[in-house]
Amino acid sequence: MAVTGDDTETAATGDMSAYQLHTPASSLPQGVGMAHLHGPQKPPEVITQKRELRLMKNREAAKACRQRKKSYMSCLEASVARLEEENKKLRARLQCFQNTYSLQ
DNA sequence: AATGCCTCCCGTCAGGTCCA
DNA sequence: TGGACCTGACGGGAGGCATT
Repeated sequence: MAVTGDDTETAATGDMSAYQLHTPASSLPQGVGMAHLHGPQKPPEVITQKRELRLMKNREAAKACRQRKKSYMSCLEASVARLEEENKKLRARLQCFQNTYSLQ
């Protein structure tokens, strides 16, 4: 399992926070932005807090999801390698049998 | 050094699934 | 049925490498 654990903070995190994390409510954030159209009015700071919490959770979920996928792919690749090796051995063995019995 | 291409990683969005 | 969670898709930044 050669999973590189380099999930440290990178430059991207800082960039994105400046770019989209503080998007004004007028830019229609998913779900939360529309919610106040139907329900009781909530102060903007509550909406922003909710949005930021949701983004943070989703950020972590995405990280975990990618890590799981990476591990899964590694396992899959290991299986492929093992099966290819096994196949090679079986073919060699078959060839050996064929040689043995065709000579008689 | 400048440029283009590729790969990796990230954050976000949208849509699906699950569960109380 | 609404909220929480999961994940594919998308766009963008960063680093490495070859070419000019």
